[in-house]
Amino acid sequence: MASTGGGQAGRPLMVDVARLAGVSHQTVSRVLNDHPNVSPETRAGVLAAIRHLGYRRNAAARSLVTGRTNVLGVISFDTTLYGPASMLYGIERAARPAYSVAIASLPAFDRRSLLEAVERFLDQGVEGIMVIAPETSAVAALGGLDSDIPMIAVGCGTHSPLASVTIDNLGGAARGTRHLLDLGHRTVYHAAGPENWLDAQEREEGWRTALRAAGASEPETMLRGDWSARSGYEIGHRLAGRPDVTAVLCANDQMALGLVRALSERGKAVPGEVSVVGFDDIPEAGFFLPPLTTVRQDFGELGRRAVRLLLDRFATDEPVEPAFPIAADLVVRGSTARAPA
Amino acid sequence: MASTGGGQAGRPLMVDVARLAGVSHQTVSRVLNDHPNVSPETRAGVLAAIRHLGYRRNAAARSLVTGRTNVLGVISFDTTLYGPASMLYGIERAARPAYSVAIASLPAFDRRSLLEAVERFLDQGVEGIMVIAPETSAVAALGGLDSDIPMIAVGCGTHSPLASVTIDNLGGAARGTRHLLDLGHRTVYHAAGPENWLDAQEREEGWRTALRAAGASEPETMLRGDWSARSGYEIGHRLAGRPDVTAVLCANDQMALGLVRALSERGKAVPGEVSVVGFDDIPEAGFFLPPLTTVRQDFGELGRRAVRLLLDRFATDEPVEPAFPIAADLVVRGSTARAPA
DNA sequence: GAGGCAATTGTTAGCGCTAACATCGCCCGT
DNA sequence: ACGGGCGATGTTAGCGCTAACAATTGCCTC
Repeated sequence: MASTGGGQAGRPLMVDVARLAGVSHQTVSRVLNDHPNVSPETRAGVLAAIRHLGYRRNAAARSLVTGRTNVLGVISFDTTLYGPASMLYGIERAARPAYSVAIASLPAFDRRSLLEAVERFLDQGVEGIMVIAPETSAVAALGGLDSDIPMIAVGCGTHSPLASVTIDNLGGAARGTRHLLDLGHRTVYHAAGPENWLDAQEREEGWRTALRAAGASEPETMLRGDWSARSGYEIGHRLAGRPDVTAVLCANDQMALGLVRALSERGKAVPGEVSVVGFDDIPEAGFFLPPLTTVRQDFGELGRRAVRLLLDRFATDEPVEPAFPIAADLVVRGSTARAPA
Repeated sequence: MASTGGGQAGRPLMVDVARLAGVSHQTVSRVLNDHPNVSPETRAGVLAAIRHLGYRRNAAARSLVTGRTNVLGVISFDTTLYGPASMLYGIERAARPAYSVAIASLPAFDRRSLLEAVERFLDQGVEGIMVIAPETSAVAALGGLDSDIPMIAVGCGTHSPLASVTIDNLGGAARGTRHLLDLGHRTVYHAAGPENWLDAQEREEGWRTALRAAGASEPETMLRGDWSARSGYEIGHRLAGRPDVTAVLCANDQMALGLVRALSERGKAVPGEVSVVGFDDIPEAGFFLPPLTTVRQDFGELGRRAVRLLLDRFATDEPVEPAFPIAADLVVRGSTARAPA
């Protein structure tokens, strides 16, 4: 095993390719990095040698000398939820082929696990971090830490201390609310999401704004769930007894599903007696009973914008002016109808 | 900028830590790698210096010399689907803290994009690859390629050419079918998944086996969907007209959702006239109308086993005997009832 | 036809770390 | 009191690659 570096057994090295092609290893490197001054014949010869040997660059050696890893880290809470899963998907698609994406799922949303995840990524040498962490506390925690690498928040509302990309929760919720108001409902109840989630807060705010703008009174009872169908189900049961409830805006589609189920268990017809609007437009929403009217989010676009934003941060350190949020459009299906007379 | 390597400006180096702690860089390395022969005081001093400087090892340099990257690659088709998303989640959780996980989502399931993803991972230097690719063609493609690194299939049925970890689709489907038969239904229809998906094939096989075992006749019409609620909806409409249809086993919960919707549109009561069983037990399944009886898969366990299997492959190259599949249990809810008399 | 310049290729020196070997001091038994 | 051995630390040599510089060639200009 002399230092002449023969790759008889193990993986071939650049020097092996060089020897086979009859050039220096540096020329091989030039070919691989698309340097301009390599003659076509040489390039062809090197390429042939590479193919012949099945040569593959050692990524570690490469990053060691270039100082770049071409890896982006994505931290997410629960990639099983449709929203985060879709964002992740969008991000990965957008990052390719320049970057590959490493993931870290948080077991919980406390500051500690968040920092742990960031640490892991930093140790791994990722070039940038995206956080799909729509919880206020988590986002606040992010604000505190300063890594040397760029970090952005995805879908974390507009109040994030980090540069962020977000959906227009306000506008979407307002649109949903207005739709119900336009159908003649006196007011609209809101089955809100968890208090400490930014998206939930913004949707709530959008709902409240729309109510005020229309001069409708805001229901006193605050109904709060946790995104799950179960929580929507519980809210549904609380609401079922009240005859004044004719319209409900839900913080997401799962909650709407649970709510509709509870309502129907209690003999309340949807949309006959109560109209329901969801949020997200998960793929199944159109097949609920009744098909759910909901607010659609474009997660793919969100992912693309997130990657673009992060890449921008590589170039400049200036605080980016917050890009306008991505529109969330109303999709009218069968769960909403004119208010009963 | 001499080679003495002072880190006044940029990130601190190991040698900076060493200088501050008054030891050699190798001792710092020993501390970081938990080598036994370091005195407690020295260790404490080094640790203090590390904290003081905010030192972080360069992962590239480390991998270059150790030959290890501690990265696992996961290739998946559509991480937006509940199944793949859950597996991914389980894998990431199980891989930590020894490995970090890089992902690649395939835009399509052809051989080319699959190979491309593998190439990318190989270039990146991952130590092992997991494929969540439950399509026959994809799995077949995998069989062809030989990478130097271990590669396993996750949730790809038992007929995979690769070592694989899988859910007991056969048993699960059989259990669901038997449940319906036990309720007095003469036979059970099957809304199958896509023909070229291994899980779909196995579920179909399990259904058929259970039917045969019970001496029930197999319906002639083959109903095939694509996992989506929409396809279930279409199948539901095809089935709604037939009075002999009293029980349907669906290939997944989404299809069950669509099917129930179609049935109810056509005035068929579930479970009064038709009993329906799903597969997966997605979180919303319990809140469908009616709550869905379904077959639960333990994706977390699947992820853990997948990681364990891959780690085993690092140790030995021997073909692993296929581990028995993970049990899929029936969860009885409200969408199934005794056959109408 | 000599000087010069550009295009192409080769040579050298690290990137920051760990493994192997070398060294030092200290405790032990006798 | 003295040598053997071991625990703690330092020194050296790369890991495989790219960037900077050096060298060679051919071609053009005056």
